[in-house]
Amino acid sequence: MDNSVGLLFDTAAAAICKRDIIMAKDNDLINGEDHRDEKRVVNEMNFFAHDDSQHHHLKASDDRQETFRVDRVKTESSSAFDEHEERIKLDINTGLNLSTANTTNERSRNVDTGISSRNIEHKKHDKKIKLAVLRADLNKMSVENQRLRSLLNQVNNDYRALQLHLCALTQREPTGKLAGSTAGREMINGENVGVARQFMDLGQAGKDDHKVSLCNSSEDTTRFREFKIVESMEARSDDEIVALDDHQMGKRNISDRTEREVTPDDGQRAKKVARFNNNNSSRDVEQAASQSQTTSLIRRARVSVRARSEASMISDGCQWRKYGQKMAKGNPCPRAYYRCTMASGCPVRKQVQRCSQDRTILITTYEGNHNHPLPPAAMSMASTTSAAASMLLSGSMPSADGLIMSPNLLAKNNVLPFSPSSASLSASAPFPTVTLDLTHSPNPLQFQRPLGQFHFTSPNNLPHNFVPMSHGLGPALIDNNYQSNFLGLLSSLGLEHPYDSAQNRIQAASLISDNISAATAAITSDPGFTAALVSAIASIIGNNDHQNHNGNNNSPSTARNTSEKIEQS
DNA sequence: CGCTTTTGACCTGCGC
DNA sequence: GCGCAGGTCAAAAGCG
Repeated sequence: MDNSVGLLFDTAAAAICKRDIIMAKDNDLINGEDHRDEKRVVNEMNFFAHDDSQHHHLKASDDRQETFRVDRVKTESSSAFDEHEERIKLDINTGLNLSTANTTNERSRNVDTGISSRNIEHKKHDKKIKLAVLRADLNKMSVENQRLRSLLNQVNNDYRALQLHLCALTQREPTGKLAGSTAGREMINGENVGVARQFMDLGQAGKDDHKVSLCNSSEDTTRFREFKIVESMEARSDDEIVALDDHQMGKRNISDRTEREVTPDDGQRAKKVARFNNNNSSRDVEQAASQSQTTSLIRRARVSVRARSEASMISDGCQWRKYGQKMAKGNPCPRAYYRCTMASGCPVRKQVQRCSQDRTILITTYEGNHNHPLPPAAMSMASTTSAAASMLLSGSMPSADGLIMSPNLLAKNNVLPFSPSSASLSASAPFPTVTLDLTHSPNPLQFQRPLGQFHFTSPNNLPHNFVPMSHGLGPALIDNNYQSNFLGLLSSLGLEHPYDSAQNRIQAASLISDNISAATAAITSDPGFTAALVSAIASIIGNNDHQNHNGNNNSPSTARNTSEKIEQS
């Protein structure tokens, strides 16, 4: 029992926190002795003692007394240490601005008010710093996010281009030839490439003629022309093909021109002819012919912008040189032809003509892709026209019946605040044309209102009249960067089909496949192109009234002269 | 002098 | 094959 009591006391003494309990017991057992420690220990011992052996008891009591003293010292020092630690902790907590309400209260007990207020100030300052750091981090993240997003867009575009290219290559295989004829609308990874196949097949069929002519007679001028085409194509990369100067473009474009095109520097050319005779398969020739057709078609896809303007031209940021003017049938106003002069050999051209019904409306038709860097002012318009041309030619617009005919799609993808509007068909249009009508906006600069109309114009009245652009347009030849965006733009703006008859509408609508819708919906959500479009339209309209002053297209006198002529006519 | 515009001629595609 | 319309060329003229 004694031992057990001793052990109990050892345990109690070792437990520093029990000191108060023991002290309470001391008070109960005190017998007037001065040595409280001793008394306490003895009394405690008495309190617990049920044994008669006093000596042993006392001895044990001495041991415990000593032990307890040590323990008490330990307890006191420990308590002091705790207190000290707590203060340190308080200070540290304050410094890190991590103190809780409890610690604040505790500190208010232990620390004077001066220190407290200083800490609060310190805390506030730290908060501000932390906030600034977080903001900086957030900004950094945003920038990084944007960068990644643009990277992703680029990768997507590249992927799309490669996909189409692969499709084109596959199509040239004999098996693909057969397959493509039946598989009008197929999906590759969710994208509609059926149309591309479709028109590639048609191109293929047309190209057989080239093959025949090339293989039959070595002295045939037609064949020579074809080799000329091949030569031109061979000498240039795909990108450069777009950049061919107009003269060359024209020559290749018009394949039936004969003697005038066959320039007499034929030494190298003869070699090339021979080389092609010896080495090249019909596939190579076919490919070259296809590319030449493609190149010519690039220029044939057009984007038409209708805008109200008193000036002779809308300012689009590019430099243009007038190279011709013609009276067009059915329009008393002459049509002016301009070519881009910002870089030598830029294939971009535009036609400017006033509307015969409303002469305040200026119709500007763009054709081709720039082969040079553009100033910011010209970027938007160029992007738009380039995208439209690319889309038309690449088959992303699944023949005229695809996007145009999809009212549901339009409604669904009405992302931009433009309202769908009526569409019209121009049967006289010789080339696939997209028309952006900016003449119906009450206040064109307020884009929250219905702004424009988009019209698609096919060469003739039927969807299959997009066949001319189906001669194997290689994706490498086109600028795909804006292609998808423009696709989304068109649907966002609200396209309607240009066909007049309800029967055609129904027929066309039936040809819209779900994959197109899906692809378009995905594309429509691209905010980058939305911004580009807004910028483009703003640049068009915003400069309309000022172009004679700040436009770099023509001299004021020229503009004046042209306007006068137009007015006279 | 160099650049741009004008303008008649030429070429091509298409329809008849 | 012919005529028409659209598009382009290139020499001449204009302009700064």
